[in-house]
Amino acid sequence: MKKYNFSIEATLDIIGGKWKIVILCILMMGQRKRTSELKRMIPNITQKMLIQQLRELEKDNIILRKVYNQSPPKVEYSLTEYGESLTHVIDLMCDWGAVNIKKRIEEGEEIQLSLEEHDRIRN
Amino acid sequence: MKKYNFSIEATLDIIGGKWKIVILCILMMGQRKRTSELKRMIPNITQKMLIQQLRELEKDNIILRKVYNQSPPKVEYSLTEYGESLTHVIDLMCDWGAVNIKKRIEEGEEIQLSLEEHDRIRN
DNA sequence: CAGGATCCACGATGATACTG
DNA sequence: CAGTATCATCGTGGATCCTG
Repeated sequence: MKKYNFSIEATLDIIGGKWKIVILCILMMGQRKRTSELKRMIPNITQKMLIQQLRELEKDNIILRKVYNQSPPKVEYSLTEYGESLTHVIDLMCDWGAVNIKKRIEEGEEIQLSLEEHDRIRN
Repeated sequence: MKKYNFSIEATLDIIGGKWKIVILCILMMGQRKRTSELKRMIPNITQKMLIQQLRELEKDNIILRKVYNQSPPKVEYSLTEYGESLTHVIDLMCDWGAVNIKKRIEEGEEIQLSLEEHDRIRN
């Protein structure tokens, strides 16, 4: 029987994986993504970890895995309706990160940003 | 030079540690906490990990470590002003977790809750 | 060739004993 | 009580191999 001392632990059980939040962040931008697209957008992730984290998110009913029976194979991932309920949480985390980066840049730290995020920070 | 593809990665750099969010969740309840109190409230954490995560949060200016020069030693942790800026994020994660637990209980899963969280879920 | 699985190495985490 | 040191274990990273 699962035991929680804090309800936030239930949240962490689901999005606490090392890469899950970034994956969700991408899928929340709206478009379904293929495995290879996700891999390209998260250069530091291993294919193994990508697959693993996607499987867990699928098992928890957060994302949907759609397989196209064709050659070469094609698999697309998207948010489930339940997964959508995490949007506010992830959005807020994004916003906080943007403010954090902005602050650090103003303090003189050098940070390299992707083009999209660079625009994000300026606003 | 630090590189971010997504601004949410900056957030994860700071609160992505395995136990940091739970620690912050506790400190956000308002009262300063001693090391031993934190340990008692998070039974599954190792003392080593507790200290380590606290050190990192302190280095990132999220929490404040106050040492009382006395014997037996006494150390208290509290949120910094900057740490307070995470309150909304953590609160939202708590709320989502509470809804998740409620849903799972309604679906028949057996979940053991601490008294405080049990009250939380009912409302 | 895209998606996925397997094997091995290493770093992060866990368990325990110990110090001031 | 707070914190450290040591050693064991597990999760992650990386390369390679498999499948249609």
